[in-house]
Amino acid sequence: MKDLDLQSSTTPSADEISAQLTEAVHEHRVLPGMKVSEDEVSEIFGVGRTVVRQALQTLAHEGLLRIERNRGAFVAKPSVKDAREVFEARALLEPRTARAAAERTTETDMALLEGHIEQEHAALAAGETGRALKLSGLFHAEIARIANQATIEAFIKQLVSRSSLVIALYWQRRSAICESHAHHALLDALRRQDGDAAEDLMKGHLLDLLSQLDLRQLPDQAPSLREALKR
Amino acid sequence: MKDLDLQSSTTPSADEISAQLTEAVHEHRVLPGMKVSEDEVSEIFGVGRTVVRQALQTLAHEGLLRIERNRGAFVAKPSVKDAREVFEARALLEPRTARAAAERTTETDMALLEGHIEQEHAALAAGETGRALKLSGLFHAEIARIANQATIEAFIKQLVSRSSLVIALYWQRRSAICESHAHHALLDALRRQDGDAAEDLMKGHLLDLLSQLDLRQLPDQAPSLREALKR
DNA sequence: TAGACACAGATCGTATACAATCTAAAGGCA
DNA sequence: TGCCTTTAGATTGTATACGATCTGTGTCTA
Repeated sequence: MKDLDLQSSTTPSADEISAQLTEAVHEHRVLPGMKVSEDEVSEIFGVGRTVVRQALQTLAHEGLLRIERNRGAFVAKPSVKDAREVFEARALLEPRTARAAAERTTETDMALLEGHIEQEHAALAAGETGRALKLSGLFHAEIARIANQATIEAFIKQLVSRSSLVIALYWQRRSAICESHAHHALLDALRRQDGDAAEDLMKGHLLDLLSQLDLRQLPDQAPSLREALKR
Repeated sequence: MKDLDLQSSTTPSADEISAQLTEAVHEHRVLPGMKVSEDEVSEIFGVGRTVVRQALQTLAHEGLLRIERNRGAFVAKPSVKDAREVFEARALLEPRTARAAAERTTETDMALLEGHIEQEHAALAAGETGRALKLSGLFHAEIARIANQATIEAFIKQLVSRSSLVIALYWQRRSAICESHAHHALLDALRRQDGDAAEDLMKGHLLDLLSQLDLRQLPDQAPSLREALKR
């Protein structure tokens, strides 16, 4: 829980705190199983514990944190089952949403997505895999926004967040270059307003991501010795 | 915000409070636009405002409440767009989940669902439309549970909750007898482990529900005179 | 030395006090 | 009378104090 972003000069709100914590998780600067102490966060951001608690509750509702009574908040560690469920939910939501997006894309949207992909590529080239991962997630959420489906967008954002945790736990490193290509192909389909292609590409992309996870291992691979030997 | 369920003798937790409020919304005893004052809830349940705030935050995250800064919490009033989005999301999630459920149903599950339908029928016969509506929602969530998809189940529960609000706002009363039949047909499909039928039936059922809403009207139909004339 | 018990420190849970903000009514002015 | 300003009341936002619970350490005894 060290080295988070510097906050703005004014005292941050609960939403700003939860946003920064979310970003830290997305960038894998904060990893599954880590303890997120109320006092620590309150000291870092210079606010009372009341506000911190609000932020932590929000993150718990989104499935990023797990709050254990009288013990504190910990970054969630999705089980293998959780991991599968996340990608099954994404498989139901995202392909059809990508189709809808293709049929509604505007010039402005395209420019925005292009910017995203460019940044993602740059981050990957610079070795900032964390930042690349976060941008990759934003790309998926952005498609739901383009489809004009705020409700589904909120769900996808949650699923993307949990996917970050899943990737942190189950990613097998041997395959590296994957994202950029798939996102580029999707962008092309959107540009052509080709709904069929967009739906298929998204479906394939998600299957690809899933196939690059190693979901055979037990979920109790512990980030610390203490965690490993507990109970 | 009167006449909620009597709470248990011990002081209730935040989860219990949010559960009771949720039930009240599901049964249309608490309607969209209503104010949910912290002091009022804290007095009703005999707990401090801290706990009440936790409960209200939970409900806000689920989309049942809308918290306006320095003004308080109000039961959400989904716009026409929100209403459409809710049913589009359900259309993506539920049919495929019903298929999965059909392929996994056990004896125990069937008995549980039969009990649900029976109670729903009884409530409808007794004129307790609120209770019937709540049970109807539970039926949908139960199917996700049978499909062994906890993540999707959580999403469906949220969507069912919002559907209750949508129904309270946009339901046109002329069509009355609908639920029981569709749920019965679904139950049959599950019993036969007929995934195709279950998926189709669920899809049709959701379209049916949507078609029975009147989504032409403006969303600003006010529940109180004061609301109507404000700003 | 090993086990059990007890105690101290730290962390979280809840209530409450006080400040900030909004709402609405009362008063003044044109 | 009608409109703007002021002021009192109510409600929410935040911090903090206090109590409950858990974790880990130290001590006592067999």
